[in-house]
Amino acid sequence: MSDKSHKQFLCSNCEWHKLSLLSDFCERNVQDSDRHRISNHYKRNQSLFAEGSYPRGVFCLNHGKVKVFTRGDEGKEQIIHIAKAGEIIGFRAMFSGGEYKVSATALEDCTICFIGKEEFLSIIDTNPAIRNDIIRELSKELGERAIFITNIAQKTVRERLAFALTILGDVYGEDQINLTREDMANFIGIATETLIRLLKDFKEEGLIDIHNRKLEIISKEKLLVIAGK
Amino acid sequence: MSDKSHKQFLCSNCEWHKLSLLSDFCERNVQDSDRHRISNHYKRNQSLFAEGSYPRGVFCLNHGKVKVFTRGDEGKEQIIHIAKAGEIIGFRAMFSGGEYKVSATALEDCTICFIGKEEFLSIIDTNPAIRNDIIRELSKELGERAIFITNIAQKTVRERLAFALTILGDVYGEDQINLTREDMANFIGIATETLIRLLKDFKEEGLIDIHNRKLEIISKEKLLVIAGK
DNA sequence: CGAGCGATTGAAAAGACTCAACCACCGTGG
DNA sequence: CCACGGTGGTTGAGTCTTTTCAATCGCTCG
Repeated sequence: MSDKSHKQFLCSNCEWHKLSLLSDFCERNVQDSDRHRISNHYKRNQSLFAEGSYPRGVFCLNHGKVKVFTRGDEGKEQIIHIAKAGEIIGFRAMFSGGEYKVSATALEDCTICFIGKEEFLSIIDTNPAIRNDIIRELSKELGERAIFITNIAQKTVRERLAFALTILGDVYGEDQINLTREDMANFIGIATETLIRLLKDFKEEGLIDIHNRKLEIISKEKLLVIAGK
Repeated sequence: MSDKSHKQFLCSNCEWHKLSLLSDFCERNVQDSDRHRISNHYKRNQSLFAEGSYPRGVFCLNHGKVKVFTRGDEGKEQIIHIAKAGEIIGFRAMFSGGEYKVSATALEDCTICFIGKEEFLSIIDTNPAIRNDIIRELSKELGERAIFITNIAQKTVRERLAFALTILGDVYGEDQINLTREDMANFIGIATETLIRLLKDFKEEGLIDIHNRKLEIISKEKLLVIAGK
């Protein structure tokens, strides 16, 4: 909590300005959205919000990666989504009314802006077009999540790992994939040891490279073949 | 296709009128929404729409149950949701823009009204409040789906079955649960044979009763204990 | 009566997990 | 500068849950 550092920030200076869900609003109401924001620094493993608490606003990810997860009975994390810069995090709970159903934690050092509930809702109220964007976004995620469920229920761990690696490749873009083995295993829904053994296989098969703990994808095509469909 | 029978129908006469997502609209614009609808009969196993096709409207379920599912690599179904009377089906794809990501098929003989795309969208355009309802509904489902993922990834099949039975109990309400063993297995994400063996266990433990192929839940409480969290 | 689908049972195989130990790296403090 | 502790990574062996395969049963329908 106390190790956040604050900085003044302008939405229109944000490199993700035009990509985010709120861009439509920002374009039309620059004066309003350009009130100075406070960007917070979050250290690796610092929590944005936790399952069960109540939302006070949304988080706009300016830099870094954030994991969104739920916990099973024994407290084991299941990572549902890994958010990258430009994404808005934690707005679903604000609409569904109740508490957060998921938790969010910084995977690496992050810069994140906070938009309070009242402001966020008033942004939406004054700009109906955003509402459509939100519906579209939610619908899309719902479809993706259906596929996620099917994968986890029917594919072997080898297939799931291959599939997950292609997703992680997209999330990390130019960068090498930098996740602890445990986080990666919790994303795929398998045991850490199993993950490590399979990564070794994939490396020997020339599908990926491993430097230190970081992964680089060599052949996304072959991974997709293994993943199936 | 050809075995549907048609019947004139009034929304305001529909017993689900006030419960559905569109109720708000219906209340305020009775004259409009009360244009005579065509209610179709769907026989068991008849498809409402299939993954990959493009939406032409939404389905309003008046009577019966419908399974919503995706197919994995080998064509095996993964049932994502079982819809009951009063629910509106297939509106997500209309917002996300593209094709259906899921399929929907009648689990039993159903009566279903169809609302064309243009009409549905105009209903929404003329009534902003509905948009909020939709956002709330989508957000809620997204949260539920996160829990579904965690369950399927972390719980044993026994725990998952217990949990699924409580859900099915809610869906079927007063009625006994009436699903083929295969559909039930595809909902839980396990093999049919495993399901049958576990059902036998549950029956011997006095948690459920089995008549013919129909299930009756005896102790939802005990099932929830087994399911955990 | 025979075909066929869904339900059931049994036995064997396999995929993945758990447990336990060990390693490697890194920052800290003496 | 080095010993120490801690975290995260790796490996091996054994276990076990769940699946797969094969066969049988029972009911319904033409």
